[in-house]
Amino acid sequence: MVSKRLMPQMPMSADTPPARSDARPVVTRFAPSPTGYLHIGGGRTALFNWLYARGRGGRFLLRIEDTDRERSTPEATAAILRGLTWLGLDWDGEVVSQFERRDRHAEVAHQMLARGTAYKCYSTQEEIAAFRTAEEAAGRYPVFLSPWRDADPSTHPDAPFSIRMKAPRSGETVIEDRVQGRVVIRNETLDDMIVLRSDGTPTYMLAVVVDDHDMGVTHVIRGDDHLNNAARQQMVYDAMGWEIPVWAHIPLIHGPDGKKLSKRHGATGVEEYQAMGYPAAGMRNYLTRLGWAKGDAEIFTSAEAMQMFDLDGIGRAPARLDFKKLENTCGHHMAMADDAALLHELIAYMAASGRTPLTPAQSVLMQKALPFLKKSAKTFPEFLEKASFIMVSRPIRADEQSAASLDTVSRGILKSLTPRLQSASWTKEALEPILTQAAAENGLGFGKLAAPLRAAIAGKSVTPSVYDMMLVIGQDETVARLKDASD
RNA sequence: GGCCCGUUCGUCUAUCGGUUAGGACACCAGGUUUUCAACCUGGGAAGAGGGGUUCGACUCCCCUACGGGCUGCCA
Repeated sequence: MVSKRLMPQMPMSADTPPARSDARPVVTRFAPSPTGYLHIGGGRTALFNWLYARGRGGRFLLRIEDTDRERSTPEATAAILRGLTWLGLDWDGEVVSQFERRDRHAEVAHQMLARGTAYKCYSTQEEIAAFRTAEEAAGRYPVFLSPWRDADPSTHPDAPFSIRMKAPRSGETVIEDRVQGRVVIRNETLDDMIVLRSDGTPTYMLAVVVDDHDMGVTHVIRGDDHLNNAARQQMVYDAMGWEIPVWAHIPLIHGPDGKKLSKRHGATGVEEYQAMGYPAAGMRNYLTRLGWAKGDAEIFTSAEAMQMFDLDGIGRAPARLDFKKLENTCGHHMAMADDAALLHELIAYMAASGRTPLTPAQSVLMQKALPFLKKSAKTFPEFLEKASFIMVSRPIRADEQSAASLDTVSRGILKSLTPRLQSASWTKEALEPILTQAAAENGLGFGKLAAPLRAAIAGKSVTPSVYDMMLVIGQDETVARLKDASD
């Protein structure tokens, strides 16, 4: 697994990402709304923003879009933060709450009013709803044109009003998108969107623009469900005379059947993947390659990804999730992982999945076993399965399949083996001749001897190499386990 | 309904007018082997359909089909 790296190794550590010198420092952001867990698609969007900023010495900001008070919850915010943290996507500065910036949003809405790029609209929600219903019934496309757009202020009633943006009625708005290319939207298909609700709270369309501007966001990398919104948001930038950021609208992730990823496809939340035991580094690699490519690069570290990542490599079509490839990618990362870091992540996984923590003694054995265990596991459950010879304690109960290999003949061989192991020096070089000889004496291939050894040492028929296990658990424990099995 | 976006092996993709259409995962066959995995070798596998443009189209244009998104005083 280790040898399969397709990218040339780049001499850098994850802590010192490459810094490219661009004219202005790059600022990206991830701006989820806290209405649930962190969706895997959101995780990928965050990852792209993170890679882009970090690869250019820029800043990656996090803003929670919690202006919808009905649906936003602190639990959801916490879940999103946990998800990002697990994925290893660290953000710069404080988490910004959009809701807390509502006064600033209202201020901008009133500035637009003063500039004449917005107006007070006294149409009630009932009137608008009635209009829509009527239009749809008549088979028309309901673009609500407020009668208050050009009304004389002296005719304004003393009633609640919303503030609507005075959008251009003709011409077209052009979005220069780094992923989608040049997208042209005819202005007549867009209505005068509300920027400030009649209760004085800002709408999303206004809030994003104001926040992105105030936070100095230079590159907006987000899902392409916002592509159409970009046109309206661009109007706000224009209305305020602000510089339009670089747009990059990335396609959404689909399920294996090509439909939008939803619950029925299985895991949609980042934390579910954590619970399934995928290592974060592998997850990052897989997600980076999902809908993005740089030549034939497949397996790479995050530092390498930062170096390579660019907006041009993002595909225009939605990509489907492929668990087999995810696993394979994770397997490479397990094998590549630093032992200490991997042990740390393993312990975190065990805690998160409610397993009994390692005892100090097990922890010591685990550290000895890590170098070979990590080479053959793709996920933490698989890793733990292979490490079960460490977790068991004597007397070891052989499972049904391995017990079958402990027949009378085999037990006899094990019995004859113990004195020899007892006096052996405990290295693979010394052990190898002893075991092969024991097999030969009984007219067996080593394979036939390995099975009862596995049963005795691990109680299973599928285990790591018998030598590896013996070296990890040590001489006394090995002998004791063999005795247990042969008595 | 309208508008916008998309469509290369089963999947992720490379190609940026001229390639035997390349790689990876998955799959199949063989090898190695101490079980699983890993590893090695080989194999099958693709330009949605139809029109153009061009000496030449996967690449450019149009139409159709299919998929997706938006069309809220949600984000």
